[in-house]
Amino acid sequence: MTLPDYRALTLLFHSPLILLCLLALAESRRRNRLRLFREIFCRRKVKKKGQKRIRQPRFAFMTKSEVDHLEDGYRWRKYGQKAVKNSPFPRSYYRCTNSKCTVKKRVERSCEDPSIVITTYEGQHCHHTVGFPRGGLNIAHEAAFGSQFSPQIPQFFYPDHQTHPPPTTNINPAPTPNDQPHDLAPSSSSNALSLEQQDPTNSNLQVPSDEGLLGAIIPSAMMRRT
DNA sequence: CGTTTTTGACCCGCGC
DNA sequence: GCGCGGGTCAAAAACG
Repeated sequence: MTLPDYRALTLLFHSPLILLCLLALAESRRRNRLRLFREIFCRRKVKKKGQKRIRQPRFAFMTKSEVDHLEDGYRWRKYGQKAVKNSPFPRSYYRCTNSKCTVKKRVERSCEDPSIVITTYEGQHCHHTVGFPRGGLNIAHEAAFGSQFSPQIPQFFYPDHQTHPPPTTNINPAPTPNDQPHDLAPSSSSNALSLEQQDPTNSNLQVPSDEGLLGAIIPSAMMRRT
């Protein structure tokens, strides 16, 4: 497959992702324009009235996993946990430990299918991953939020050792947002699912064995953090 | 001892 | 205006 074919295919895979990101962006702008201002300039508990928070573009996706907090190459610090209405599972709030990075993520289990973890990323990392080399997992995030669609993306999805998409054709490979979560725990399997494929009962989903979808793509040596 | 997690309190937006 | 629910803060506890 030639490189232009590669990119066209990747773009095609990304189209639902683009729509999702645009929707999230529009929504966040509409609702919380002033909120971000306060969040940036009044980080602490000085909360003046008349200033609203704004949320950065958010991107959510579902991952089939046994563990709640999935490894994604970044270090996160938990800053809150809340019970969610109509769900028996609490929602956890994480912030990137890099002081200059404002990325947050929310992690919650699907009340319909407890084996599915819903992860929502907000913002964009301004630094490299901790455990992964540059060009690794965070590239897709940059593509998702920066919409640069750098030529590196196909490399990410289909690394050198694999010249075609993984055989999980029923799973949209595109929704690998900033930190494509993957589970390093050997006991669990994970596979990212597009939110547009939210039907957890979809029996057509093909779950890659052992290390999950990413495990099928990323060399195992690369997945091991130091 | 530094870092991370826990958890109750607080703030804010939204719907009624 | 009030209540509810989501999101965040920050002190204390736990952990390595």
